[in-house]
Amino acid sequence: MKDKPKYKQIIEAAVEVIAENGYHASQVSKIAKKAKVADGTIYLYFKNKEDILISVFREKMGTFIDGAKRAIDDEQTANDKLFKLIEMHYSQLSESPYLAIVTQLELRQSKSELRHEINKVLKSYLDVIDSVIEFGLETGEIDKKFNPQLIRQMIFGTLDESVTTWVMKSQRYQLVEQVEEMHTLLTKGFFK
Amino acid sequence: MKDKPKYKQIIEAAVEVIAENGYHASQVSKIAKKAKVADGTIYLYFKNKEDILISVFREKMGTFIDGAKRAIDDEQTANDKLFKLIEMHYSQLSESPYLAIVTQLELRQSKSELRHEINKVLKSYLDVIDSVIEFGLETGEIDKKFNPQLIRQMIFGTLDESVTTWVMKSQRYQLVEQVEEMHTLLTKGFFK
Amino acid sequence: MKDKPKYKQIIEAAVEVIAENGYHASQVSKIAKKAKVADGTIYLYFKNKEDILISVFREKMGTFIDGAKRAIDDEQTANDKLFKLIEMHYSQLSESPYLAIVTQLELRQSKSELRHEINKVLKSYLDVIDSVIEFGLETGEIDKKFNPQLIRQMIFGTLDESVTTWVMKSQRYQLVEQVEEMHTLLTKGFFK
Amino acid sequence: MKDKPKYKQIIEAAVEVIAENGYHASQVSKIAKKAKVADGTIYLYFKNKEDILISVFREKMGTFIDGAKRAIDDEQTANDKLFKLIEMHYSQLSESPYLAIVTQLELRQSKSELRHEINKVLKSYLDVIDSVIEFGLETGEIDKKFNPQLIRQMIFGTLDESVTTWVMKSQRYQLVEQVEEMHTLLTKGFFK
DNA sequence: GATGAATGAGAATTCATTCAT
DNA sequence: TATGAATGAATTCTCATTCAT
Repeated sequence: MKDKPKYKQIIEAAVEVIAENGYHASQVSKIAKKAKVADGTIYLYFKNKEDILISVFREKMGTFIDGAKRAIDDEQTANDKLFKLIEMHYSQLSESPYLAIVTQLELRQSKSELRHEINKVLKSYLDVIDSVIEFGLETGEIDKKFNPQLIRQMIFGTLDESVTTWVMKSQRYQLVEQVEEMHTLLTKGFFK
Repeated sequence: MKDKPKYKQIIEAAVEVIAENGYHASQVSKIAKKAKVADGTIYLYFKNKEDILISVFREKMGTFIDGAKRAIDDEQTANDKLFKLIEMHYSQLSESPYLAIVTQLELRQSKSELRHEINKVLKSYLDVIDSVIEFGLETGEIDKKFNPQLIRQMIFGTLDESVTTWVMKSQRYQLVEQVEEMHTLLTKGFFK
Repeated sequence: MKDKPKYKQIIEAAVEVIAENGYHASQVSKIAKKAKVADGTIYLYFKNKEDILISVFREKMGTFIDGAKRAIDDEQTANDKLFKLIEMHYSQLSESPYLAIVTQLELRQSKSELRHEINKVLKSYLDVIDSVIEFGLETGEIDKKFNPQLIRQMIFGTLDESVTTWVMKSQRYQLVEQVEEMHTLLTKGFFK
Repeated sequence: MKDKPKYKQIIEAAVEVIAENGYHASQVSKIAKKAKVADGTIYLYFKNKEDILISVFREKMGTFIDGAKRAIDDEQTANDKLFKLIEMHYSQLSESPYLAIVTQLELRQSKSELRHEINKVLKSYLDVIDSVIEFGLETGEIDKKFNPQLIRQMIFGTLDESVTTWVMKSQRYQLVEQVEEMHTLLTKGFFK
């Protein structure tokens, strides 16, 4: 009952409601009902509906990014850091099926203002990827001839697309089993 | 039906209206106005609003996919085919800035049902990518140890993310200049 | 069926709904129902709810003011003009009991923005009163020592208050029977 | 109850909040905040929001009416009594700019039920005016041919309208300077 | 007496779609 | 075919009031 329980209740309810009903069918009243609070209570903790959604993303991505950061800090090479990053990306989303649906499918349907806020949060994650690339450039593991931005686009694009595929296939296979192969594909390419 | 001039007028109007106003501010009446037809006329050519948007995607992606297919058919190696694929992906979207905005940003805001239909169309493009991978496996250019699905996710994810980045940066740089480097990154990876 | 019948239908319905239910209980849907149109139709003719109310006032006061103007134009002396003004003020409101309720009681409950618009319309009526005073000053009927603004406040305040009293007493007596006495009171005062 | 300090705090806070924010933006929570009490505390002293507003009017008008009564009691003629009445009406409102705004503009926006209660309070003031007229009829200063109700409507309507004009012109001129001229206008009329 | 977190009813407006002409 | 006026369902947010502490 401590530490603003209602705030967390509402956040968790929002994730579930969006995952179950889809972004466009997620009325405030539905979220309130699932959180077991009155509609008006929502507005004691959030400015408006958009604020709920941004907060969901911020809270959840915050944890996600922190997890990724901590994991790669433990590793000594860019190669290992990248491996860990892929592993964390897959494992964290695997463990929160609702969150995966929300981030990969539903929240992308939001209108521009909200998307803008979401992109800000996403930026922090891209920064983490950039830091791994930067590290690899320093250690010499990655060739300096490459544009780091393109490398990052490849890494994030690949991870994002593979998770989306997994979500759209109803999360029916084990994402984490792909870690090693994806790591090899990204670092070595697929041509002999 | 699809040969009628009004049908094409409406499709073209829809692309422009969505690119200029964003998905959520693209009312049927706006599309009708830009197409210079009455609101009701729209419904003589399309079942409903969703049908317009799917048709936009189908028509435009059809041309896009045909272009890609024709281009890779001319090449003899998987390596060259992939190079051409990347080049066509970038060049075709570069030449249709409106279309790029619509496919990369706006249409992704549509609700799940529409997204489902869009994914069907997208499937044809993924099939083209798959055919290149298939070809590479047959010629031995690509190692059989890799899961082709993962390779495809990497290729598509990378292309898609790089175009989205370019659109979000207001298309301020030349996408096609990245073709060669992206091709190297995908085929050889970025590790020494 | 000619000359924007829906517009007038809605205006008339609005007057009745406000008079019967009071300003605060006059929902758009109630007005639409009484006008026998769909809720959405209202918005083809009016920008928003406030616009309906302003239009009601403008339309009705327009007629009211025109009536007053035409009546005083026929008279040759300030004395007669004032008499006619009082007569028209009373008779026009007597003939439209709903309108009287709306202008004397309900519309005064509106919020500042709307009140502002209403005051603009009211200003035209005050101008008519001012023109009578002006005329009287020119003919010498009214002593130049008086501040015309104060005279106008006395005339309008008296008429307004007497109509409000009549409305609040449920319009149970004949307002027009007071014309002559009110005219005497205003012009000669009530002291011997 | 009415002697409790919190009661008076809330009344004073209400006047200020309404004058500063307008009737429609005067939430109970705002009044509570300005009165430095909790929202719930309000309901220990007042039945509901309407009760606050009526009490504001009752308390303030009580003082106002008492002032007027005392002033006219000192005078010996109806003429002097009326003069004093006008003077007190103007001076008391001049000295309480907030109160003037609240009574002339904001409280008139309240819904009919509240207006009804306000009118009851106002009735006491009209009684005071009536007593002056009565006195004048007895002394013979006022002609018995006039309907006293109409005289009262003229006096109150004129005073009320002139104060409203002054408030709407942002209280930029001296109301009390008009006392003498208004008195002349009311008693003698403005026709030669 | 005092608090303030929680409640939940209530209403304006948009826009895809229809159908009489 | 083509029109466009009319339809009406659907949802966020505010704020007076309560009541457990």
